[in-house]
Amino acid sequence: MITEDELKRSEIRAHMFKALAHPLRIYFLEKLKEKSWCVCELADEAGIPKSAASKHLAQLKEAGLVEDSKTGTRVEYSITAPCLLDMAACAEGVVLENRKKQIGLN
Amino acid sequence: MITEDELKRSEIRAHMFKALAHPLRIYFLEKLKEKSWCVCELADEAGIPKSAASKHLAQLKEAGLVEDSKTGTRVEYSITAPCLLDMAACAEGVVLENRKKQIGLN
DNA sequence: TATAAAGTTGCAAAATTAAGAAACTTTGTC
DNA sequence: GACAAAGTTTCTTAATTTTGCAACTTTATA
Repeated sequence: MITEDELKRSEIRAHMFKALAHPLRIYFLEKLKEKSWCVCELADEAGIPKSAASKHLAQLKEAGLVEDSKTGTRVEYSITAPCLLDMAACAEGVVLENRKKQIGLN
Repeated sequence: MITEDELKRSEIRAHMFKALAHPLRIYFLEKLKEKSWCVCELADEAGIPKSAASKHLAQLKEAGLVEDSKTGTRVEYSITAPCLLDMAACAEGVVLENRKKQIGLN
């Protein structure tokens, strides 16, 4: 039977993955792998209002995946954990394998 | 500006992370790292009805993170991608770092 | 054959999350 | 000081997810 501690632990991790569970947040992280970007640039790139971009970035930050630094009126976001790159690669692999498998079934 | 292809790509990846974005699904994956388990065992471990466990496992399977094999009336689930272990470790690191940072701020 | 055990699926209610618009801060500039 | 640019926050509505229960399928067994 699951303990309180195990549940709490799982919640914390799930919370981190929840931050990755949105197309635009994934897209932002991909962009941030190259270099840091400010909110308005990312909003423009994604074609969404600044308010939405700001909220998505806040989620990534809250999960510890990115960090920000203010310069004048701009807020630049950058990636924190380098292992996120490997994670993305793993995701890529899983997705490809899964696709192959599903095609095989049809 | 984001292209259709980039968006599609991000959606596919986000979909995979969505499968990880739930405490019980994380918990199930952790259990499956040790050995394979059947639905009813995992349901008992988590203290939830079989139907709920079945649905969570179906999500993990659909995302290509686990696979199943039937034996009699039992359906055993096991993990597919070994890199998921590294991913979990990365998640662990991010969570810990983030916690440190947040404590530092308070 | 009748029954039970293991899983899955469908449905409605409850809970979370996302999106858009408007208001509000803060910083820099004319 | 007035204005504009960059961000964040708030609020409401819309969309997704999660949950629990009941119904149903399949396989094993008395």
